[in-house]
Amino acid sequence: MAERQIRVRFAPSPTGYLHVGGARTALFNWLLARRRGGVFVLRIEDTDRERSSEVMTRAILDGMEWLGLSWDEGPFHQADGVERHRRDALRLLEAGHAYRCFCTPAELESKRARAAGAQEAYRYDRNCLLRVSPEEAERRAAAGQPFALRCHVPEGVSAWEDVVHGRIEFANAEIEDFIVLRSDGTPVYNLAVVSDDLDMRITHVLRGDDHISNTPKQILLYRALGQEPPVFGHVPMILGPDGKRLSKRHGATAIGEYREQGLLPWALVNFLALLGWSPGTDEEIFDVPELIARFSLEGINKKSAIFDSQKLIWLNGQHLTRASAERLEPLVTERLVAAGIANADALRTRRAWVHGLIDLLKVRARNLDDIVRQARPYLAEAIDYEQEAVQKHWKHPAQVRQRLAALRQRYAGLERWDEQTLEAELRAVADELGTAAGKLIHPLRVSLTGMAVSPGIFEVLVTMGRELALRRLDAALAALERREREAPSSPDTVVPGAPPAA
RNA sequence: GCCCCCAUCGUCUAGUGGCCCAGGACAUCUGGUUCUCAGCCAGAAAACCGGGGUUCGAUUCCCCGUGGGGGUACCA
Repeated sequence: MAERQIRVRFAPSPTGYLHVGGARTALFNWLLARRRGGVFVLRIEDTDRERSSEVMTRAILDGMEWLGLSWDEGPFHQADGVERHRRDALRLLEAGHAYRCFCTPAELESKRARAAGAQEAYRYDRNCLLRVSPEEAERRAAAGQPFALRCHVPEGVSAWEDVVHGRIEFANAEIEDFIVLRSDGTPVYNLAVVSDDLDMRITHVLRGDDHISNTPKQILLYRALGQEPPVFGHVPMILGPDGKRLSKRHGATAIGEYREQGLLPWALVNFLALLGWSPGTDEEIFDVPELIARFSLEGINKKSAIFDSQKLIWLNGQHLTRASAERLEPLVTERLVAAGIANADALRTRRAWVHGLIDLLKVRARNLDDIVRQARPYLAEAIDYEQEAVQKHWKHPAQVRQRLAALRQRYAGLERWDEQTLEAELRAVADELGTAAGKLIHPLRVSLTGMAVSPGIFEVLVTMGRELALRRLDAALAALERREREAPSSPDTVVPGAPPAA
């Protein structure tokens, strides 16, 4: 029972970075291959030498690798197949499915302009098929007159059963005799694609909606070459928030930008998979292996989708919360080092502690930079106090300093340094001071982290460790003293319990 | 202009003739919980583009509009 192994491909043209639309197409192909035990081929369509570049090719490969979309064959370069493309074009000519066209681009352009002026649809008038005999064409070619090769489109309809749209058909009368080989001997896209897909024995072509109108032409070419076309599936496009085609002005569209922003590759994969595909249930958070297990062609939507970056950010936060510290460690470490907050060796020597820190911070982070930002107080010696935090919780420097000094003294004398002890002690101090625990907790948070938000204060204390915590407290006390001097008139004279001045 | 594709809350979507006066998620807004934030819990507001058919019955099927998108190259 030789059920043919599925072979799919992703064929980006290196004229730009890997963008979300391309990445999603690549993902669907990859998912299908992985799901069905097939082969995923990567082919760079660099036939357009003018606009293609090595740099972009590299960027696309990097993006694929980062997303984890590994290819089984390739990367192949379409430009390497030019000889074969040409041979296929010649086969078409010999078989009578193509003919030589001696019309010059300038002539064609003027005909097109005339048609446009008359509000008419322009289609090639078959001048060289109808008014140039095969013999004459032969002669002119031999004489060296340049010619392009055009596919002779037969009458009838070209249709196919699209795996996402169902049956789609085009009347061949709508399709002009398109050029397959330029007068300089280079192949045109549609021919090159068909030739390559045939050569690579591609069984399923999953690509963007924008290729629908190329499909009938390609089917014509398959047939003209005596081959059966593959299965086609046209996935909907991804649009910007305004419903227009996604472009730079919509913000980040290149995959690399999301990497820089500290997104998790598997979160982006999850998000992209859900854009245009649905598992048919209410579940939304999937790891890559689950995606492979669940993916199916039937779940692909017909409607184009708008890229909602807010949901992407939320999803990333979900994956961050669920990911193990083990898995996050290399990603976080890299950024911590890049930010100059810690050095790699130091982090390596206390991995268990680092893991604890990551587990502590990942819950309230939505991207890796959130973790890095929050991690600073635990790793660096000095911290900055955020303006807002200071204004809110260090409003009355003298009073705060007095309270924190009391706390510091008690903490310094502690035998144990665990959450229970630390909390009990703080509450005791608050009691003795005749104030609410919060009046101690918030200023303490500012003292330790410089921020108004952090994990539970006692967890912070424990993770930070006694020495560093006490040093921070000392630094805070000094800072508070400076503040008192700078603002001597600030209301330290406030009666305890009185509402703070606005 | 012509051809093609598409059409459920602001957004992503479930729904395949009755279970739907339409379910989930993001975002928004309430309230609760904790030392802050995140979270979590409870709740609110929010959609079947319009018109014709078909049918006992249409979000679901058909047609026509409308709207959006794509294509219309010796680009890919």
